[in-house]
This record gives sequence, structure tokens and C-alpha cells, in this order.
Amino acid sequence: MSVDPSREKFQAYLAQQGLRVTNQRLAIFDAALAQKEHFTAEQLLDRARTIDDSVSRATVYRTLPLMTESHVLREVDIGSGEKYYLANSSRGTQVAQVVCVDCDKIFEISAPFMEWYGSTVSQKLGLKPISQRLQVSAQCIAYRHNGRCPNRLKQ
Amino acid sequence: MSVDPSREKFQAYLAQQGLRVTNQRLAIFDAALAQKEHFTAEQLLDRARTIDDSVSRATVYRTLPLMTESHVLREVDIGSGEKYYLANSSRGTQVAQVVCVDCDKIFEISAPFMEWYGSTVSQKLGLKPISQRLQVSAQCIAYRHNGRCPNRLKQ
DNA sequence: CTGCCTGCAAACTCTTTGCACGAAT
DNA sequence: ATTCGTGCAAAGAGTTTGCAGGCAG
Repeated sequence: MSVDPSREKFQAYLAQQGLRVTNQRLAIFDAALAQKEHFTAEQLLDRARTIDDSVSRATVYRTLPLMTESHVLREVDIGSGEKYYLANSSRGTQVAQVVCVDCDKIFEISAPFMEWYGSTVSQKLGLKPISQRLQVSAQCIAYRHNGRCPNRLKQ
Repeated sequence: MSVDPSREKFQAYLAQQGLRVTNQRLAIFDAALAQKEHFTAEQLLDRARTIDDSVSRATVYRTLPLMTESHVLREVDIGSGEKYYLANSSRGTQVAQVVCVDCDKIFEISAPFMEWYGSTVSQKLGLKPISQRLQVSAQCIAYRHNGRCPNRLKQ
């Protein structure tokens, strides 16, 4: 299988910033890209350590901003205390998040109108829009039936 | 001037939950309702103490959930570390927040389509929508011209 | 007198940072 | 050599909680 193109993107970003491509940064990058769902810093640390067990929590936290600034990852804050991250797909930033109120599972769904709306609203206020995010809180089917989610983590 | 109707709403909520209407809770409530802009827990503490100087930080944090659950306040998390609160106006929950990337000032603007969109999107996923929130990050005019906001707090 | 409510301070969670060592140029 | 990167542990911010005393019903 071929090299993920975003790996090159990340390396190019590091080079452009005068930063080094270290084993730890690559391990964290690879661990991040291997996740199919949203993940936390702690989960990323665990996974990165399976690739390079010298990776520390500090380096994960120092690398996350590099990956978001280079648009390799997106940061998603659902207001649950910890931040979530997800590899940036090619579809861009026009995604809404639907979050289960019980288990905090995050579903993403395309929301192409958001960008237009962000502009409209910002310009009414005399501001220049940078980005916009729509978050919907919802109950999943299982929660409505049983009063709890199958994959609930809390409590 | 007459008593704010939401004061009764709050007292009714407390009664219904079997909770007592204490001086501290009322001081915190009045302090919250007196704010015209979004405020933090710490700002609320300061203001509540001007009404009743026995109010403690712990009681503020214990009272905030009571006010949000009774829909007297809305919680707004812009992902800046601390949570913001705002007295719930009568217009309901169909508001978008436009947040300045530099000073974190929050502008609110009515967004009546959001509720419809929350439903549409949730139902595509087989979920029952509870609430939705659109947040737009933007730069204010001053920031674009001077590279900083007049009322910036950070750094 | 029983139980809710409080302030205080300690604990907690997530994240950031100072420092000295180690690796790359 | 010099600079950058790292792990460790401590610090930091915001929030929550255990506890003993206080006040209300």
C-alpha cells in the first residue's frame, strides 16, 4: 500500500516551519491517522506508544497543534472536558457533529450550507468569518428505549 | 420595577425539586440576571458577592447547573477553557454564536433555521435531536486592521 | 432534631511548561 | 557546538467534592 499523502503534507509543514521530522512525531502522526473515529489526546498517546514506546504525553500535546495547524487533523470540542480530534478528510470543514447526550459518541455529517451561513451571519455583524461549526445534541435509539447507550462511558 | 418572571420560574424549579430557596441561591440568580453579556463562573461569583458577600465559589458552581436545568440560563462553551453563561431570553434556543478569534467576545444572532436543520440531520442518523448550536469563529474589524482587538484579554 | 445547604480546602481532570538530558545538524 | 526535541514531573486553570458546622423546617 502506498504512503498516505497527508504524511507528506505533515512533513512538508514541519520542514517549512524549520521543525524536525522525528520518530516520535511520526509515530504520533501514524497513530492519529490510524484512528477511524474521533479520539482524545490520551487515546492517541496509547496508540502512539504501540508504535514507539518512547512517546510521552508531553510530546503528544506538543504535536497535536502541529497537526491541526497543518490541517492534518481537526479539533472537535463538544464541551465534555476533553478535546477530540479526527483526521481531516478531503471533504473540507463543512461538517456538522451530532453528539449523543449519553455516551458522547460523535457522528459527523456533511453540512454544505454552513459556510454560506457563517458568512451571512458574520457580515451582518461586520466580522470576517474564519470557520463555523454546527453541533447537534441528540439521543440515540438505544438510549430512548433503555435509558442508556450501549457504549456509554460516563458515570 | 416588577419582579423578573424568571425569578419565579427559578423558585418554582427549586420547590419542585425539593430544594430550598436560600439567600445565596437568590444572590447568584440576581447576579446572573443582571449581566447583559456572557459571563463566566468567576465573574458571576464576583457579582454575587456584591449582593451577598457570604457567597462562595462552591455554591456558584453548585447553583449554575440548577439555573441551566431550569432554563433560566444557557451554557455556552466556545472551547476556550472556561464556560460562559447567559440569561435565557424568550426567543428560545435558536441562536448562533459568533466568536472573535482574538478576544473571545461572543455575539449572538438569531438562527431560526437551526432547529429544522438539527432535526433533519439527526433523523438521517436515526437519532432524536435535543438541541443544536452553531458557532462561527470570526475576526472583528479592529483585529483585521491592527492585528489585535480593542478588548482582547489573552496573552 | 433531622436533613438540607454552606464555606473551606483539597482533590480532580485535562493541558501546559521548566528543566536538564539527548539527538540532529 | 549549537539548536531543537524530548521525557519527566511539577504547575496551571477550571471545576468538583468531602467534610464539619450552620441554619431551616
